Amino acid sequence: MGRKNNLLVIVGPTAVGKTAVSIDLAKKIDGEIISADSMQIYKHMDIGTAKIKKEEMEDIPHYLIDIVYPDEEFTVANYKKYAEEHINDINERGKIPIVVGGSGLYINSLVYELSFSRVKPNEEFRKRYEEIANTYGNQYIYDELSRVDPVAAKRINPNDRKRIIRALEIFYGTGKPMSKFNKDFRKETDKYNLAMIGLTMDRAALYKRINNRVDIMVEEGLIEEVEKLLSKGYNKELTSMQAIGYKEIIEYIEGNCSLEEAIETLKRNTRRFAKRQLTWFRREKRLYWIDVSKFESIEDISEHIIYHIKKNNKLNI
RNA sequence: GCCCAGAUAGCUCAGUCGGUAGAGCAGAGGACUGAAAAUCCUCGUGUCGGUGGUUCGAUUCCGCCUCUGGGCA
Repeated sequence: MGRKNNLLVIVGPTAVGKTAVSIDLAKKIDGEIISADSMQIYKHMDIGTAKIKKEEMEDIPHYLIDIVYPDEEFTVANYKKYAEEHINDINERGKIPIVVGGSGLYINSLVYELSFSRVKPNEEFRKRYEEIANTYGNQYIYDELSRVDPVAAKRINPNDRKRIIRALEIFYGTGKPMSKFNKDFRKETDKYNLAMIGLTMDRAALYKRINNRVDIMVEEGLIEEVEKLLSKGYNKELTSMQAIGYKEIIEYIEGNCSLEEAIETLKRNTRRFAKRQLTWFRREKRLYWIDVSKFESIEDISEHIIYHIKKNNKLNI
């Protein structure tokens, strides 16, 4: 255990309070923070992604925030590469890397033996198959997948167009079925001295926080932020612009709904997102869950986390 | 005060010619290997306002009561 790198992971649904806890914790254990958030990687998308503000960082180094422009391609494969570089670097400097975020796949890219080295995304291919699916239906491309890779087809729902296309993309890119590559499908990594913390709270309380936070985002200028992005030429086809908080406001700006309706939809989509995040993380057995509403203060939460880490000898500290 | 209309799921409502009920939205559970804040799958949660009557059986028909709209005074 001695020579392995330390890695502390903090996950939880949106709006549960990960940011505040991570800052306090970083100060107490001499940590540095690596974000695991698929939308906070984009520059100029601040309010809608609830990005931490410079002054809130309290001089704790933060990585993987604001690293690409909204029209640049960025995938989980890039994330894994960068995050692992930072984890190594932080360890080498004798500090503790704290990965904090709510993007489940990004987290899994670090704590499972996931390999993304095979087939890069092929926009042309994807567009072509989108069109095929539009004309002949999802079943048509699903049947094609069933022929070339029946094992993968069995795992994928016939309506899940994106996964069908990705599986075909891998097959035609390598000549081998996707199922060939996914042998060690869910193998936990043993690379790190790993501690994983999940923050949660009562569902009703979380939803209240979400609704409240959306109202604050609007007050802080979310609409202006979206207008600015649009005026810079970032259109709604971009992955970044399909983020919650952006797609709904674009609908309003385009005149497809009232502001009130846009805000309601935005709240609802955020609630549903939080629910999906919880579903994702619930499956992770290595997580130590903390109900944050049972604590008096942020300090108490981070002290409890430190207590848990030390008691269970999770990290080498 | 009188006359109409309504009262059914968290919300908006449908329905049962008398056999304890179903849609949409909200919500819940799940999946997830290069778009993942994406994408996809499954699920109806109920004192049918209260009370008496008719009936083998009433949420449904009848009476009374309560409440909510609207109208007339």
